[in-house]
Amino acid sequence: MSKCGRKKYIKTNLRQMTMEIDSQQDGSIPDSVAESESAHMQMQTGQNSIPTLAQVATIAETDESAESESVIDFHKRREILSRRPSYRKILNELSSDVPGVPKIEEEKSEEEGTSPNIAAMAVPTSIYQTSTGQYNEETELAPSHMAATTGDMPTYQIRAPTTALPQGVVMAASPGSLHSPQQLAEEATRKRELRLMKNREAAKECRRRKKEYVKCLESRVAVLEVQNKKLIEELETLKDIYSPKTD
DNA sequence: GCTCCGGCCCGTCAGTTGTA
DNA sequence: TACAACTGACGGGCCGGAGC
Repeated sequence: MSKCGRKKYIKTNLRQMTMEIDSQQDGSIPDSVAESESAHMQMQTGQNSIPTLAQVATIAETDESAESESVIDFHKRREILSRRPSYRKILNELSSDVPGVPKIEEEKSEEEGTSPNIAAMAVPTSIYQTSTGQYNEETELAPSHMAATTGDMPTYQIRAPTTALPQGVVMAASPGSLHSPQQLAEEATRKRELRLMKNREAAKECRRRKKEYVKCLESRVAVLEVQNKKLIEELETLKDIYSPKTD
């Protein structure tokens, strides 16, 4: 097995384990459904060509059923396995429930101002000028001064770049002025590059939020474990005090 | 030194969700 | 409803540690 194939195999199994744990915890998704869904999605998209034994069994079982039923089931499963809210949302909800949990800040515009204490991380800025206006492609991530209040878990503010049209400026022609196929192709390429650039940044942001979310969960676990331990000790103490003496 | 393995990060694609 | 934002999944590269 190649390295990537192995990685994929591990990731697939991890995902399945996670789904099984989730279903055991809340009981909302039966194992068979989760497995079937996972396996089916993978087979349909041609991804993850190495299904687990459970997946193989489920696929075989499912394929025997009527075609129409499987379509209906598929849609039902899609509804059950609806996407969870974004990490920003989850973490913000957590922060509102539990004091001390840092918030992932919403994007702030330049007009709202940023803290003078913020030392912006050096991020190259490139701005695309399009027919519809200016896109600020790369934002600057700055550790927020709020981090000082929340201990070791920094929050970040997303700042708009302050400079106007630095390196990497691409001037796009307005769609109305495009006539030749070459110009159309160039415009399509520009649009694609713009989309990729945005998605690249979005992926970075998403990963950063995910890390923050995981850190937040880990810290919550630590706090709750301590709390649990204290409660158990307290319970034992109370038992000692109030239990009738048998001798 | 070489190979294998596992972890981490990145860019991209595809699908979902939010919103104007 | 179109579009932007978000995110899971994938493939690939890099790096450090372990075993040989």
